Amino acid sequence: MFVSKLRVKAGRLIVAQRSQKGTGWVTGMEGKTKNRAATVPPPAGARPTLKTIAFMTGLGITTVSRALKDAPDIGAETKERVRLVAKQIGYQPNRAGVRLRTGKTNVISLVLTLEEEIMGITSPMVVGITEILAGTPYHLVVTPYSSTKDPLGPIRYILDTGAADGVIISRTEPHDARVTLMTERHLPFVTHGRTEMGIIHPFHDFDNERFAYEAVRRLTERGRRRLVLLEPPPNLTFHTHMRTGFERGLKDFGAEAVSFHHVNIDHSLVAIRDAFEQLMRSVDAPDGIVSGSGSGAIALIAAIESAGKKVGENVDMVTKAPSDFLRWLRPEVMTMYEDIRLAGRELAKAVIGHIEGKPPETLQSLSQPEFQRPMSKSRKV
Amino acid sequence: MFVSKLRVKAGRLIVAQRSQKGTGWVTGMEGKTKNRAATVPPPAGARPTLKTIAFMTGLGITTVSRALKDAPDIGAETKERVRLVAKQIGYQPNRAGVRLRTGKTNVISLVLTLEEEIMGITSPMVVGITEILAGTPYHLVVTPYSSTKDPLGPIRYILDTGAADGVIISRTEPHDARVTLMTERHLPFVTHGRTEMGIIHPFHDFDNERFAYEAVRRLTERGRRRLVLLEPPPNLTFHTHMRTGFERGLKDFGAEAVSFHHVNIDHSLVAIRDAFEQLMRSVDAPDGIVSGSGSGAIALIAAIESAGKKVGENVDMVTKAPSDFLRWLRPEVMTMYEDIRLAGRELAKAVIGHIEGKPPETLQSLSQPEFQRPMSKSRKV
DNA sequence: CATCGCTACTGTATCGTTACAGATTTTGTT
DNA sequence: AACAAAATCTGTAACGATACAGTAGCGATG
Repeated sequence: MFVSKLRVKAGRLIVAQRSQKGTGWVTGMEGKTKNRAATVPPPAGARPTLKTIAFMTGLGITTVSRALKDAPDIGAETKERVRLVAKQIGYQPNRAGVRLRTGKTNVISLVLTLEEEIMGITSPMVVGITEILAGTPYHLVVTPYSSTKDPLGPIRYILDTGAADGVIISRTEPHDARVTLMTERHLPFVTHGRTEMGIIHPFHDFDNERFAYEAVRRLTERGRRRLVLLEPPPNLTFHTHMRTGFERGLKDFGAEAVSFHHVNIDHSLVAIRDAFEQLMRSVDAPDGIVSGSGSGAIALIAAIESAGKKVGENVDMVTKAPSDFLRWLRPEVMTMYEDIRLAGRELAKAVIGHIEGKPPETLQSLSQPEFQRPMSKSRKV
Repeated sequence: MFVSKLRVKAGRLIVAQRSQKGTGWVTGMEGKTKNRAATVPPPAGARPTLKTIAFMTGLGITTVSRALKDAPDIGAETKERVRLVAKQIGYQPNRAGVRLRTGKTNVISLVLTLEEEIMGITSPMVVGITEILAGTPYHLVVTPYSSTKDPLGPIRYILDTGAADGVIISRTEPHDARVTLMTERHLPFVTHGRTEMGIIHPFHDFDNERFAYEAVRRLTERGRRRLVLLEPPPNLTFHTHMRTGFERGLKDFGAEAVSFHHVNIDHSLVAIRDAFEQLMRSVDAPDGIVSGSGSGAIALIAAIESAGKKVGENVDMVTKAPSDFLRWLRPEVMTMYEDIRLAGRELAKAVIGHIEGKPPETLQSLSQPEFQRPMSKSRKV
């Protein structure tokens, strides 16, 4: 077998080298140097360390360390031997050791608000991130904060304690203090959403402008002319994006806006429904709706129905949707799929890229809304 | 001010003690012992360590360490001084240092299948867990695995690398190899769901038996007699729980079961819909449905409607629901709320309890289904 | 043949923390 | 006064890894 052949060969090599040098440290203890770890067999059953490999190969700990890093000053033969042994005994570097010595944590921190999670957007995002991290030494640590408090809190914590090599944040604002801080302090990060500060940094974003524009197109195609937008909260960057797309759509496709700014997608479903029901009952009632969030759409539908109207008849509606609930339950609502899992993957790739020193401008991506055909009402045969 | 007063007092105390001892090591360098860290000022701007506090207080590193741990062999006065300085300079123990020395990671690992996350159950769970961990030194690391592969994989990884102090697992089986392994190896854990192996271990579970029983009660109250259950996959423990509750309900409330075992809540929505549509079109069509999952319910509704029937008229339906989508979009469906966020909190408390050595039997909890009134169709006035 | 440079390998010190085994002073006992 | 015990404080070594400054051997160079 290939493996045993190589080991025998390796064994001979050890002997040859040692006898040439004449140090004889494989046999005796005369050296009594403290760090000569290789002379002491490792305790059985314990987790293998560099010391273990050093003992098994007859090499020094340093050599083993450098061999595994593919350092240029280690012989090709030796590297192979070390790698082989390491693999055989299932060596995995001790994270605490590395972290203490080098400061490298091998941790990516996902910073979340506890509040934004109502709609369960986190789930597929976490899955997407871990999909990418699975092939790397990185672990994903979830660091939450209460958005009612200081959003800089978790960032400061990470900076102060060196808790992570990279950070993923969302709910990005046009002038985002977190981005400023992390940039200044050279902490690699990526944002879910863009900023407008003139800082070039990694991001992934959904093309909300395009979404709103295409939504307006869909609605006007159905003859709708008085359109309303359930918008993101005004402090977030994509508020502007979505509004811009919406307004550009109105202009290009010839429709008018119905004002509706009392509530946004951050409000409770009940608040949205109440506000929208009032609008639907008024003389200003729109005939087309663009919903900036899937859960918001639910409240809007309820409002429409409470007002005695019906989606697909009195009004049409397009919504962003991170899952396909709505397609199943309300196929009359048009949906544009936002692939959060993909976002997670892109974000993970981007932070890692940033950590590895790739230029930020190469770590930016925008995902396009995917218009979904309404689900067939009956089963495929 | 209180603070400066105390510091002055502390300062005087140092002098007094040192002069009595006559070692004079505060002034000179004659000691030249290597670990006498306190004689060298810490680099400005660097993260404070025990050394920093040792320098500031004039104490030894060991003393500072022990003082912060409230060890019995440190004077009350000293402890207070150390604590004060530590707080002032914002000392936080270096995790890597602690972990390397003691093996304590201060990490809780949430082990997830990538696949189960379709329905987004993870989100509120993560939030619940982090709510509890926020008040502790623990971080939450998400460790995913592909359920198509070895579910023991992540557990072995954690055992081999000592990656976490405690583990949270879900999708628990009656005879769960993960539970056996972690118990044997004394790795603290908690399961979301119960086992049937005679091992007493921490768990949190939703009372699925009760849920199904109460669901049957609701349906029979509406005169339904031919009931069907969309059940969990047969390998998971709560499959039996739910079936038991269902069958007990049938007996107690006088109804009969319609067989439907081709699909379960793990199957795709399309598969569930197709199978159920077939049933609904057959002569065996049930008039009452219990759905073991919220997303499954969506597929069932679609199937019912495809078959030309209507929930609330031809059939009634009760479903478990982790959110209130259905209440908004299909108020005619009866829902029992499963509070996943609460589950997250309970699980976190239980692992920590286990880590701290509390007896497992005190770390078990069962949450009761919460029947929800149908949502009012119109706004509150 | 001394010396240089190169290749391949190695020991020491260090990151921050804690277990352990002292060390020193104070207090108590007889 | 002598000694033991208690109360406080301390240095050393170690956890596992790596940066750095070497060293040994060997062929090439002048």
